[in-house]
Amino acid sequence: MTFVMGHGYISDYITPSVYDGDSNGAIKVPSPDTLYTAVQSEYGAPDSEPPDSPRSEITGGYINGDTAVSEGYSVDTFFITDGRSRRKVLTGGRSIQRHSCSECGKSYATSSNLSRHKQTHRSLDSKLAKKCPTCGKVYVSMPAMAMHLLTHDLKHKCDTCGKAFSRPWLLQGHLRSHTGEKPFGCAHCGKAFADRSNLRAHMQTHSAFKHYKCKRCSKTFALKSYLNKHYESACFKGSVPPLSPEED
DNA sequence: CTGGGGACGGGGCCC
DNA sequence: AGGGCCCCGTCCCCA
Repeated sequence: MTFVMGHGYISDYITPSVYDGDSNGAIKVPSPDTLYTAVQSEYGAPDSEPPDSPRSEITGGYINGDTAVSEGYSVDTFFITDGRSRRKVLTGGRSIQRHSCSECGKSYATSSNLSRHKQTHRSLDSKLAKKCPTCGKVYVSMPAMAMHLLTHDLKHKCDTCGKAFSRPWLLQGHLRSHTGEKPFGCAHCGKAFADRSNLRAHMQTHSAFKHYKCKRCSKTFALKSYLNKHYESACFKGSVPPLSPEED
């Protein structure tokens, strides 16, 4: 397999084709390692490439505000059948001059990408800031602005129900609700999903460990959304969900 | 109330 | 610069 485990995204553990059982020992972490510990260890490996995007990283410990626990399901519990996870197919060690942002340290493959990223550090009152004519939202980064403008242009329309979307892949996902296609399968239980995010959430339900902990009552939840629901109902009914609740 | 799934949007990165 | 892909997150509904 030419698939290369990359930077700790969950997708790094999703194989690009039908799950083939045990054929790739390389993606198995030594038991009883888990998805999240694998993430952590990759980041921690001295010669591993740093994450190349600012996506959040689950770093170990409870997600109790900012940190997460490490324990869950092993990396071989995903399989994907649509062959869409191309991203991490790297050709023999892309080596690798990274371009790092002097302000935040994030690194990028090209200077052009770094230059785009640097726009995000402009202040909101920068002369270069632009306002969306439709909704008034202000952007300091032109790529982000361009992207945002697309969200007002719903040109991808479903032939079946007429619903329109701003992105082609949003339409693609929507179409699956008509066709019943479910290309994202859980290798743990076999359940299939039309949406990758939903598979990801599902995978968390297989986790033996609950990663999210209520700051007030210490009850734990497998998904952040469950914890949020808990904040909105049980534990903090009638009060504002805490930014920094009392621990005792 | 919690657990789980379906549908979807925004934004970031790479090519 | 634009398109494609992906991730994170949210909302809603139901059991």
